[in-house]
Amino acid sequence: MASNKYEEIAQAAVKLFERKGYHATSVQDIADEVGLQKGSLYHYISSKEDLLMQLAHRSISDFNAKMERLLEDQALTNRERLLQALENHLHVVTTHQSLTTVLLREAFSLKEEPQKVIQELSDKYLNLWTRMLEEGVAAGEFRPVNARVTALAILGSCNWAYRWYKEGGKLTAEQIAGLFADLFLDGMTKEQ
Amino acid sequence: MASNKYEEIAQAAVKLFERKGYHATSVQDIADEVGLQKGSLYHYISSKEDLLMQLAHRSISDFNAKMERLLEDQALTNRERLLQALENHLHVVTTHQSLTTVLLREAFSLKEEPQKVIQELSDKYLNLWTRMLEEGVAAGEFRPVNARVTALAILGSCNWAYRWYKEGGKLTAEQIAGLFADLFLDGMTKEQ
Amino acid sequence: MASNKYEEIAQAAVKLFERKGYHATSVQDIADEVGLQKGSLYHYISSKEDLLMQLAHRSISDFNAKMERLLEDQALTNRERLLQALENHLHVVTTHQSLTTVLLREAFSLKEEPQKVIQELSDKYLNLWTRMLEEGVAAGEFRPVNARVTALAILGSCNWAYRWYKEGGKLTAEQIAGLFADLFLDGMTKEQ
Amino acid sequence: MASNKYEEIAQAAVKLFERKGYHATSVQDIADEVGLQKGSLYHYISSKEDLLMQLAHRSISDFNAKMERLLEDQALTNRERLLQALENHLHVVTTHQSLTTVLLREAFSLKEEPQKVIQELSDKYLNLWTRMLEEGVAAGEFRPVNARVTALAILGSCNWAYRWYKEGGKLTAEQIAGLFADLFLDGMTKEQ
DNA sequence: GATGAATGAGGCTTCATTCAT
DNA sequence: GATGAATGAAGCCTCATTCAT
Repeated sequence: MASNKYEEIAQAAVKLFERKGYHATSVQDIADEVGLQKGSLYHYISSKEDLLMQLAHRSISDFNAKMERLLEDQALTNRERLLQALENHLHVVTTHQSLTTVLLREAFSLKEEPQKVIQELSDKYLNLWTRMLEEGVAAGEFRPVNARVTALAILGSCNWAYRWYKEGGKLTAEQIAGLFADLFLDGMTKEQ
Repeated sequence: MASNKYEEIAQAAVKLFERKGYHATSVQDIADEVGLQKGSLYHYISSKEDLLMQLAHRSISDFNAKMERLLEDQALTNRERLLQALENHLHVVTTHQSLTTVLLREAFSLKEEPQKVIQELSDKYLNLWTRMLEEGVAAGEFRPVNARVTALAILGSCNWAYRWYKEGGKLTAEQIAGLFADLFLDGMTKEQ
Repeated sequence: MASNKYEEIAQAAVKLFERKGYHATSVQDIADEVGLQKGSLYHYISSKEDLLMQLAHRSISDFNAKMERLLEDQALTNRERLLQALENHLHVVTTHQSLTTVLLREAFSLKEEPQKVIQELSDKYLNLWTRMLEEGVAAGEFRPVNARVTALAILGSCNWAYRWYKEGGKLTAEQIAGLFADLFLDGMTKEQ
Repeated sequence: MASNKYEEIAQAAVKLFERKGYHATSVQDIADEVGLQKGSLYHYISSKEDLLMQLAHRSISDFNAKMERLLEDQALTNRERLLQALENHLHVVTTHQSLTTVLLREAFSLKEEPQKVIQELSDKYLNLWTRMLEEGVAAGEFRPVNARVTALAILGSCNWAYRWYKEGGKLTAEQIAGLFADLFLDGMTKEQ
């Protein structure tokens, strides 16, 4: 499974879905990109929608996997863990920007059932973040914030980067994570 | 212009674009919703894409207008102004959630030219926020943050709400704005 | 309903389905036949399969209607009624030979659900025949035959005509019905 | 030729063609059924259509062979011969119901040339029946019926059974043949 | 203003068949 | 003999838009 050709197709699709969007990308476009006939694609994919589904799944699973690994690391303080989580998330967003775009912008084009699957994995990811913040509160490291809303705020910030991050720009993912960590941990207010 | 009928059509389109997405919404769907025949719609709109364009334009203009008015108010401290800006933004997102969805999720379906128009208005909005933060820094109220990245972080948080805010849920837009203000101004770190 | 155009399309489809079969007939073929674009057909039909369904339905309904009317006529002896029924059936088969062909040869291409509908109407037709024969037996006009099997035999004979009857051939439908009536009523055996 | 594998394929095809029809059965379906890859089938068959052709040929040849053998038997009266012919035909229809279905329902999907071959064999079969009836008439055993039309009537009755006969139902092929013989020889009319 | 027929382009998918390995 | 990748043609259907009435 995951033959080279399938991987080629997946990459081509990611690239095209990012550039033109799922609907504006035709199966013909993808076939052209990998140098196959339209019909030949169907040796590798079962449908255009399934291809989108696989990509979205791949993306959200990536986020979840990284987050789960992080939460298992008992050696970290909650501040450290938050910084790590931000770095992880932004690292994925920026190094797999196309794939993240597919997840965040195009997955809505999935039909109800597959969309629900993605939604559930996304909810799970949110829950991991929420739990992390709750633990920080419980440990006395964080103020008693509304963990879920705070997680949504942070994830919103980080996800938004799929729209504005430019590879080769002034800031690396790590630097952005640092700025975000400062912001979310210490706020903008100048100490007097 | 802006006849009653056009407004009806616009509202129907917003509703449908939110529910099914721009591509999955057919001109027939919109016609059905307003009780006209497909062909009759074209007395009011010039194209489906133009309808989307108008809606996105309406949405981003709303954000901009509110922000410009706010920045003109000289009586406010920068903290106050930030809180207001958050409230404004979240108020628009939550009370015009469908329209915001059209702007944030569907406007990408516009072709290059119209999309550039929307993008420029969005950039302008970002610039207004950036300026506001810079002024807070200059006034010594805010730490010397990277204003643009911070603005992107805040806007990401706020925009994300179009996806998760539920009308009639536990929190009002004002309460969310309050939580966000606390977060962005003072951070999560517990004072020792 | 039943606009002229729809009727044109239906007739074209009957003709083509008879000549080439349902599967070998493309929507393009039908469109060509009526002088429309492929896509334009869909103003009149909801799908190619539905068109087939309508035609099959039309055909079997025709058979049923004629038979029901006949069974209501109390003035006839059962012999007379049998002759009438044969004439009716063969009249339909021969004057609507194309449509009958669609019913008897092509309706199998329908998917399960629509096919069941047609099957039920066909079963009903068989039941009408069976009842007619039973009444002839009860009235003492017919031998105590197995009414259902006899009905199947007679209908098999009559239906088969869709394959061999040639318009303008030696025998009219009425003459064939006469020969069939002789056969089924009196048999081939020569009286000694 | 006629390797075991070909026979397996033929049987699979008969089964599938009966269940789903020729067009709705893909070469892949057949391959799946025999546990081969699509491409491997072509070591055994030259085309899907040829497979259909072989099956139809096999079926009609079977009918013809049985009928020819019967007509050579000089010891039988024509009544006996008719009963035998009915038994033979119905025996084939009921014990090879799938194959008969392929002949009677699917062979129409053949292209012109191969279809003509089958048609000629079918015509030949009809001629054998016609001759048999004519001999019965000549021998004074049968009334002076129109032999060809009578043969068509009888064959229609018998062929129709491919649609309604259920294995394990109330009647065996022999019993049906008996009922049919009574019907065609003596008719339904009750002797007074 | 409203209709609804018509367009024409394009979209996704299926499939029998071939062929190099 | 068997595989499975690849072809290329064809199929059904959708849809934004136009236009005569």
